Amino acid sequence: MSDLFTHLGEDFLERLGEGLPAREIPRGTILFVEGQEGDHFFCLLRGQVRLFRSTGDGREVTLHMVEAGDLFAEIVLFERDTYPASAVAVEDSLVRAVPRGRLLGLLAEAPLREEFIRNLVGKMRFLSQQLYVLATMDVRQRLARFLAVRFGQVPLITLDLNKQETAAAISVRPETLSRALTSLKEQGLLRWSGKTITVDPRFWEDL
Amino acid sequence: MSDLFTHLGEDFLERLGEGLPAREIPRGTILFVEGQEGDHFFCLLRGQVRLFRSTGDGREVTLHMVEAGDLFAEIVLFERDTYPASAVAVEDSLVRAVPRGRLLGLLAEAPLREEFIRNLVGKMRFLSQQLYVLATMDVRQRLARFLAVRFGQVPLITLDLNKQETAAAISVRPETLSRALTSLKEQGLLRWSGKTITVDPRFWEDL
DNA sequence: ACTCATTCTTGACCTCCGTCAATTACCGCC
DNA sequence: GGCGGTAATTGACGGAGGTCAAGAATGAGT
Repeated sequence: MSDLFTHLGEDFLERLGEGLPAREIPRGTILFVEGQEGDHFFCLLRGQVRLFRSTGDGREVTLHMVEAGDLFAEIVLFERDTYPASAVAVEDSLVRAVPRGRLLGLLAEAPLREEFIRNLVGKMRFLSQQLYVLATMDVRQRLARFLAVRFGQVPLITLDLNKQETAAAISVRPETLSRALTSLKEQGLLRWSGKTITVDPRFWEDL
Repeated sequence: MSDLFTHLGEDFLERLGEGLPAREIPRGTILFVEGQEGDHFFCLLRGQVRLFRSTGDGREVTLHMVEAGDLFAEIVLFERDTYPASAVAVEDSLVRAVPRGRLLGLLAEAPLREEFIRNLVGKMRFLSQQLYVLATMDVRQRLARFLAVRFGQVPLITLDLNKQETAAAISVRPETLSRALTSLKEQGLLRWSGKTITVDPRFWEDL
């Protein structure tokens, strides 16, 4: 999957979650909105969550698509306790809210602490990459990267998101994605029908 | 200064730097380039460093302007050891290269470790913010934010950067900055002569 | 003060993407 | 099967900023 990712181990997640309930959230659930106060961060056990920020006038920027097995909103760990982004489940998901204090204890153990910091640093790397991608790549490239990061450069993809959500994930308007897809289809690079995407190898050419 | 920043304490920096030499680097020095292998991260003691990524065709995206008293390139702490960005001194600066192993020892002490993680989390918050800014704000707003973060919303600013570097800092072409400045001058919002910038309070209006 | 080089400005043009509006396709539901 | 609502497509248009090239301004060194 993504080389930018640094997954946390089973042990770590178990220790972190011990005794805490997990919560089923259906697709579309908003976990928190930017500016909201919070003293919990989250562990995504199953499903998919999109972290994004909105402008006043309805535009959105997607910061990160969280995958199962990762933490998110660690940002409230120490910093002033408002979430800097909003979180929405784009699939039916299972999350566990972890009170901020819970983690600090674990950090006393060197292996766990290093694992956690490694994970944080991996996220910084991802955000830097994301910044670069958003600022320099066009829609075609952003789509290619989005798919490549999630599924690898394979010829056949089954995507659990609809086009609106996909457009949001790469921070463009649905109309723009639609046009890009039309053009890609004309060039024979990509066909998207239903939940299935057929990709020509040349589509991946420019990373 | 920036509310997104979480400065490291004197103690921390001293412990980290004990016995390590500091190095004077004149303005324009490239500390490392993206893709380069590295097992040191850096502490900026004085001056100013710009972290950026380049596209093949000469465009650049500025990820972060590092200020004195902060670390950078901590990304090589655990992750595979290539720098994901390039670093250039935009002022005469004083830096200290810290071998990656040095920090891991310090993390055993709870206060230092929490300080370090707090700093990392602050950087994540900054990057998220930067992503948002770059994706949604126009040149005028990016300039306003850049100046506000560095100097606060004051009426008179002495800027140590030339226009090229300023343009790079907000990730636009010099021509674009030039046009924006002309327009701002016409509106009486901002005058930039030499190293001095005179700002009308209205310039700060939309954060 | 003169020269040469760099930096800055200005102009003309173009491209990508957002916006708004109008259809059209799709899917659940009674 | 027909109906209605959401999702997706398509068209026309506009604006912000990039690109390329030509000048103007600045500044350092002799």
